[in-house]
Amino acid sequence: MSRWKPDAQGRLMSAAIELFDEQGYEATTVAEIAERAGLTKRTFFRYFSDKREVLFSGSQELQRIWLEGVAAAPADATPLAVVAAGLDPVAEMFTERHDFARIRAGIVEANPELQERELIKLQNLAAAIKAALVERGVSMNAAILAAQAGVTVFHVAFAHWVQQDDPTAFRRLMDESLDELRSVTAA
Amino acid sequence: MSRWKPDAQGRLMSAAIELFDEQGYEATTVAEIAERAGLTKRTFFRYFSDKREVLFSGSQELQRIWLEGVAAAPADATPLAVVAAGLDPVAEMFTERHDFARIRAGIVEANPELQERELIKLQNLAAAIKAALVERGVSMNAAILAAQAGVTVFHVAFAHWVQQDDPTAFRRLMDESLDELRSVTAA
DNA sequence: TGGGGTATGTCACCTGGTGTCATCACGATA
DNA sequence: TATCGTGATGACACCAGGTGACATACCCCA
Repeated sequence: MSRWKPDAQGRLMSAAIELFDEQGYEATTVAEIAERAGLTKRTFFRYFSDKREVLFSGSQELQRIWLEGVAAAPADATPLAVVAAGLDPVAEMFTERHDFARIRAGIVEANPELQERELIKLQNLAAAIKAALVERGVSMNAAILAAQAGVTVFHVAFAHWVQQDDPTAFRRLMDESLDELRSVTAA
Repeated sequence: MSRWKPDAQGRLMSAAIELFDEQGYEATTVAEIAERAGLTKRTFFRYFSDKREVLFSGSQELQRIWLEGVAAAPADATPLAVVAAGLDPVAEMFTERHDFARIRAGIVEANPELQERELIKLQNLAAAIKAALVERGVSMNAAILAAQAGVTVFHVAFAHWVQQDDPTAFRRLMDESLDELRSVTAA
């Protein structure tokens, strides 16, 4: 028997999402979350830089998976096709987590603070994709806009996906969003 | 002589930007800002919902001006052309404020909290433009993506504009950004 | 002249977030 | 077995952002 119960970070994340769902994000204090996880407020802030961050551990994995897809794209693909190559593995990653995503999306939607954090995570994701494109030889401006376009497509499709019932629809929704973007920007 | 010095809000904004520029955003307390403006902390929060908001009063005017441009677009314009119709007056509005924009951009760039706020302001702007497009009869999905594309173009061009010296370059930079987006999304 | 409205000040309070030090189990080493 | 170092946690004090409640002082208008 080890000295502490295992997976302190996971316990904090579970306790947080439960409490946010039960009584709202603002009405939940960090001390409450820590208490439910059997820890203290100070320990919460050793795992998460701030209260919001406890809902955003997934963004790192999203970025990793998307970048893997980008790296696997054929060398002669257009910049946007390279970005879109990340959408397949991303859709796969999310399909198994539809229920969780819906609960979480409800919490985020009700709190502007959390939306801000979500947006900057997406911005960071776009910056990482942009860097990968530049690494592949794409020009800076094309890389910025292709990466941003891809993230926008993802974001729009994600918003639709959590609002409906079919967990497997994500890939199709992203394609529809991508087509709509192409059609809208066609001269 | 009235009881209070006039333009409390303007004094708070000036004091804030001076202090942020002199000693950094985080190192500046709300009490300091209020003191320099000859007011109290409590009064600061009567004018601004939080510390960051003192740097974002311009976003409302940006939105107003952009929407005026959108409203003036010809009835038969494509959705993206409607959105782009806002760029002319927007460029004009910013041209006179290049110096201020650069100082402010430096402060924002150094502080993730402020970048988050900037992103959600842009998101709100996109939502307002989307609503105007829907009002004109554009479909929901096209409206979302056209509005988001336009705001992205603005954002990218703005980042370039504050990094260089010619205040009049904004319109051209937005056109270049828009062309780049068109070229990147062309099937 | 008095009363209501409005902008501000005062004060107490909560919560997010941090610095600092103490504690305690575990493994390595002798 | 004794000791030492290390890493995760607890305890505690503190600061700053943010809010609620009430007081105050001027202005305008009846």
